[in-house]
Amino acid sequence: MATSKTSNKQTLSAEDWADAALAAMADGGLEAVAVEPLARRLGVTKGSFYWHFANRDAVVRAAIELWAQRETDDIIEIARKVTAPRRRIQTIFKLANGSEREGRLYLAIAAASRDPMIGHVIEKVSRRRLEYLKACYTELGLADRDARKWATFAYSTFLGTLQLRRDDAAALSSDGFFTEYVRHLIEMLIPKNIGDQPPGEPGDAQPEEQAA
Amino acid sequence: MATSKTSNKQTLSAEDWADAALAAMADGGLEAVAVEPLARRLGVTKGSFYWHFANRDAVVRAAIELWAQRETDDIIEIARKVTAPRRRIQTIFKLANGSEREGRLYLAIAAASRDPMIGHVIEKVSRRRLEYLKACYTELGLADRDARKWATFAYSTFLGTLQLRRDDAAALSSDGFFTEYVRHLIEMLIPKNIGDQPPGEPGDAQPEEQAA
DNA sequence: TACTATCCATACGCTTTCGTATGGACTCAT
DNA sequence: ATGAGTCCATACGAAAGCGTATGGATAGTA
Repeated sequence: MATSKTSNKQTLSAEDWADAALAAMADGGLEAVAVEPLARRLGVTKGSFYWHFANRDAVVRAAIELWAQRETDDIIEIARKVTAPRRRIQTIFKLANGSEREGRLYLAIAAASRDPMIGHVIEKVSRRRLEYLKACYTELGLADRDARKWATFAYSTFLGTLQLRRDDAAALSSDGFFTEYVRHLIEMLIPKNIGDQPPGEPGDAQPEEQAA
Repeated sequence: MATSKTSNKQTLSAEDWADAALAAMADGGLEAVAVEPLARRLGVTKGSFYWHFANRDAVVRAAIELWAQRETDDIIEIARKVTAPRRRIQTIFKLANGSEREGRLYLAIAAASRDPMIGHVIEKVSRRRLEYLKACYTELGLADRDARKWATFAYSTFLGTLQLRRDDAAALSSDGFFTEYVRHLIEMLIPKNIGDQPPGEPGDAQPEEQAA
């Protein structure tokens, strides 16, 4: 959260436009990133846009690169503080399932991965996440290939939960099913009888769960 | 596969247009369904289109309803022949991970679920799949709420694998990892020590795995 | 004050797409 | 073979988006 959204400074920056583009993508997909609608949303006209960017592609590129950078910094940086690998994986899952907007944003960007530019960024983000997860499982005591399997398994389930949440919200939201479901995920996606202390899990920084 | 793709009859049907729309969506997303490009692809002009449909929305609606119907009939109908629940779930997973085109098509349609029309169909399909899966797990001997958890778990993983396959193909395709991964999924997504005969699993119609 | 750089407004042409209107070609039954 | 029905071609207007050109406004600086 670097910049304020309803900025009251009288001149816009390129990042303001990129932020607006991300917002448009989050609820409207890539096609919703059009310069005149964006300008209306920001209370200016096209003249401003073409001052900051050469063309529409440029702001799309800036937006997803901004997204990729924030995405990388935020999630992984928080989890890195948790030293115990088992609890770190749990933390990742709770964080990953936290933000509704981030999920929609990922799906919107990934849906546009036909564009080679976007496809490349999505692939980079996926690789990075998978590698990080794999490292967590390795630290848990798994062999290389097993760690890859578990990481892929966990990440696929995460992506699918994201998607299911959008495609059929009722499937997850009813009564207290979602939290019960997440508990089930955490239990199933971490191999038992391996690595560090299974029950109890003494002392570790336990970050608060952020709001949905 | 009801109709031939390069149909050599000299007059088009509405379903021909719907098929072409699905093909366009599979590699281009919903936005790629535009009547003039579709007409060019079919070797005719707009005049034909507006004979069969009132407007663009109509062909989109027809296409996704055609998709939903085929999707429902095909996958579930094949699995229904397998009587043993454990093996049936295995069969579903192998079939579901089979077709590349179907996966891209689902992702393309789901990405457009902001459109209430499409959102409704996607939700219906998701519900149907989840209910079917849940019934399989119930038949395996799970209690109602557990069956729901396992079904949701399995379906999310399926969806996520679909998406990961598109977002980072290398993550799954290298050497023999994918088949190994699918085996791992099948093992992890079916609870052990419950219901029917765990190892061996005698007699049942075992459909051939279809090509990727 | 005058000059300059920064940021935005306005007006224009171009392209794509939607949708309509209208007419032509082809088939088939009477 | 003639009229009706079916299917498609062509031409048109309207809207939305992209990108350019050019000028106006504001702030800082000499």
